[in-house]
Amino acid sequence: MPRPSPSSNQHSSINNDVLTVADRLHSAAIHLLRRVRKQDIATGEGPARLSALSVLVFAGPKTLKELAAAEQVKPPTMSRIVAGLARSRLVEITEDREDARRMRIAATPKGTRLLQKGREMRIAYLASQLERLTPDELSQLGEAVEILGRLLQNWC
Amino acid sequence: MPRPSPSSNQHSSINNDVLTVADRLHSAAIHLLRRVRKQDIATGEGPARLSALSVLVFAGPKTLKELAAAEQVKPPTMSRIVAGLARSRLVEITEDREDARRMRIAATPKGTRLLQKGREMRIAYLASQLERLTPDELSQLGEAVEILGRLLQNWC
DNA sequence: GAATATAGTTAGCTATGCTAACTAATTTGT
DNA sequence: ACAAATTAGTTAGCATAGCTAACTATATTC
Repeated sequence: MPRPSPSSNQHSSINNDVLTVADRLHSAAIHLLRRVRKQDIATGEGPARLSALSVLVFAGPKTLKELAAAEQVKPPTMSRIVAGLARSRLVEITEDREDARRMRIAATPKGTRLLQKGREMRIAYLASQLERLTPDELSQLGEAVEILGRLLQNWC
Repeated sequence: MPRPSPSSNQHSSINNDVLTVADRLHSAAIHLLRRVRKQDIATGEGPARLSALSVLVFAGPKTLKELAAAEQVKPPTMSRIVAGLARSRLVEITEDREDARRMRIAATPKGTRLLQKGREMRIAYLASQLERLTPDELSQLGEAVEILGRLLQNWC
C-alpha cells in the first residue's frame, strides 16, 4: 500500500506532523504484519486462534466473554474460535462452579507449546530483519515501541 | 495479546535486545491496527478491497496479476476483490489492446473519493490518539517510523 | 500448426467477522 | 417466593477473504 502525503488539514486542531507520523505508522504496521504473518502458517492455526491462545497462555484462563473483550471481537465470533482451539486440543474448557452459565477456557500444555514455538518463529524472523539496523537505530526503535505500548494501554 | 519476556535464545546470533524490540513491535502493530481498522467500517468496504483500491489510487492502473503481487495475494483472491470493487463502481475494468488476456484495472473518481475520505478518517483517528504524546515522544516516534519504513523497503 | 506458457475465472474448501434469535442460568423486584 | 429482567453462551445465516485445483482463452515457442 503506497503512502500519500497527508492531506493538508491545517485548519484542524491536529497539526501536520501528527498526521504525517500517523500515516506512516499506519502504513508501516500494515506492511510489517503482512510479512510477519506468513511465518504463522507453519503452526497450522489461523491468526485469530493464535491470538486468542496467546491471551490464555500469557494471562491465564478466561471466560468466553473476557476472551472476546480481550480480542475485541463479539461473543459468537469467539465462540467459534474457542471451538476450533478445543477441537485441536489447544485449550480445555471446564465449568465454573459459581456460575453454571460461564465457561473457564484454559490453554493446554500442547497449546502452550504450540504458541511458544510459533511465537519464537515469528519473533525470530522479525528480529533477523531488525538485525540489519544499526545499534543506534535499534535503540531508537526500541524507545518508540515503548512509547507506543504505553499509548495503546491508555487508548481512548 | 499480552507480551511475554522473549525466550532466552542467548545461543543464537540474534541477541536479546533485538528479540525484545521485535516482540513488542509485533504486539504493538497488531493492537494498533485492530483499533484503527474499526474506522474503516464507515466506508462500507472490507480491508482487502480498501487496500487494493489504495494501490490503484496511488500507483495507477494495474493488471490483476500486478495487483495480486502488490497485495501479496493469489490471483483468485484478487479476482474476487476486484469483482467486488467493480460491483460497487469503485474501479473500472478495460481491456488491454496488446494482450487480450490482460485486464486493466483503474480506480474510478468515486473510488478515489471513497478511499481518500476513508483514509482521512483512519489517519485522523490515529492522529487524535498521537496527540496525547508529548512533542518529544512524537518526534521519537516519527524517527522510528522512518527507520521502519526504510527497513520495510529493503526487506529480505 | 502443435505444444507450452500465461492471464484470469470458477468451484469448493476453511477461517473470521457480524447480527438476530435462541437456550439456560442468575439476579432483581415486588 | 416467584415472575421479570439480565447475563453467558450458542446457533443460524450472511459477507469477506484467504487458499488450491481445475478450467477457458489468448500468446508464445518450437
